[in-house]
Amino acid sequence: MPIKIPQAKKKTEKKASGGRKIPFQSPKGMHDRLPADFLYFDKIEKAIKKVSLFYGFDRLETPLLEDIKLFERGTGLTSEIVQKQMFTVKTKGDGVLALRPEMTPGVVRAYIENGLQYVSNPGKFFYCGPVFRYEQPQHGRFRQFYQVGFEVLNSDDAAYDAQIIIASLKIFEELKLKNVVVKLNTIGCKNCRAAYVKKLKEYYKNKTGDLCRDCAKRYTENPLRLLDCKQEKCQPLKAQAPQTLDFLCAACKAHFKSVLEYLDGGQIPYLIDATLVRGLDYYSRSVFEFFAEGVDFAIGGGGRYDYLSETLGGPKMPAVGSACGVERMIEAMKLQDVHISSKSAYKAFLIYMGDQAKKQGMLLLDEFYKAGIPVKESFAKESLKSQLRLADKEKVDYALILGQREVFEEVILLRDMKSGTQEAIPLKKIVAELKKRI
RNA sequence: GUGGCUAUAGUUUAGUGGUAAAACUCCAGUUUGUGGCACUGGUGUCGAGGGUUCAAUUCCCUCUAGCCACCCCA
Repeated sequence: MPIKIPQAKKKTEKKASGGRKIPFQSPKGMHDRLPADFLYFDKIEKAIKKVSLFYGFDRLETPLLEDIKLFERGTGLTSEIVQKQMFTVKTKGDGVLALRPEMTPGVVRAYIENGLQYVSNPGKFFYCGPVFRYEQPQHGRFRQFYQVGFEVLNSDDAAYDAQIIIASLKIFEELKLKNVVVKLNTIGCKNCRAAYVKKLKEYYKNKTGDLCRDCAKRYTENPLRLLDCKQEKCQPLKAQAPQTLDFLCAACKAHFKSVLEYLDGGQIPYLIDATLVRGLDYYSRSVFEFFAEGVDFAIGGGGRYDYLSETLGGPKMPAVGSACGVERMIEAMKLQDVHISSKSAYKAFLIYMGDQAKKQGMLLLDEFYKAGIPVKESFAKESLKSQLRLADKEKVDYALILGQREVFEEVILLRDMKSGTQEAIPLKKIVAELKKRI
């Protein structure tokens, strides 16, 4: 039994010293955003705010939850997202809400519900927030992820299709992402699409036996998506399939041409991809996706949705928008080795010794707050050494050292962390002195 | 939703049927009030639950999560 005794001791000691894990994990595919992650997240939020300011997009935020019908009717019953990727919530009544799987229907709803047509028309908005999709998580694919995006509501002007693309590219540029490619296509309007789909169905009519199971289903439910199939089996048929470009009506042709001209004018490189159709039911005319070099998933995408408002029971309201995956842009930045500066937000680090100094230090922080100078401290540490160590780690330029002696003499030591030199500054003048130096 | 692989300190990884190791990080200290370097020490119930066994971190099962493929997308 001599073995058992130290064992028991060891265990209680461990428990007392903490370190036990709680029996919970974050839900599948949902992740904590940790301070280190915000090095990236903040940068992206800053980027979209900057771009929005210059291109005239105002911030709009909608609830995380919406009536499930908004997505069923808007995003569309035949879309994968609605068919199997929505998180739903039963209300205490008999309603069903869904965690938004995408932003656009909510934005359209908000625009009309709040009468924003009378405030800004066309309405130009940007958003930034989490969306939810019940999927099998994988690299670059999560159940909760963040999107930033733009919408232009109530205009069918091709200039806005181009502006949405250009503004999205500006975000990538702000993030220093290199070699981003826009893939672009048009899927026509109500009229020409009907003719095209008819042609497409005719083409596939006698070939359904050669299609994969999903495509067989697509054939009846959403034939346009046949073009989207990645199954090898379907590729030969896809390659020969009629293309939307050949079936556009005059208006759609002119619109697409105009979009391309605006892009050419801005010297925006793009690739026309006749198989690009996208997974949401509401798209019409322009559709596009963004790819960064060295990243195998799209970092963003979007398109025009001229009938969404009507589909939702609203007024006729053509619109166009784009959305970018925040985690995917971050992944792209990491893959492309984009350098993130780790410079401290703090200008100085306050070091105290003794209770008197701690109290005085608290007051001093308030002075710095009023002067708009962020100063970091560590009141939980006692020794000068460990506080200086932290100051060093924080990479601040100055340490402010306040000990018993200094409190008594009403001064504070201003230490230059780079040179290691320091001088005593009267306590009353330290705020002004630091302000002068930074 | 289907199939495969994986799970050991904060991180990246060793390792074993007899309750564990390295590097980096973190915390503390290396005597008097001065950081980066160096040195010393500390922090883990080996993802969770169950089973087999004298004994399981190790073998088996279930669950959970991560990764990969399908699917789909941001």
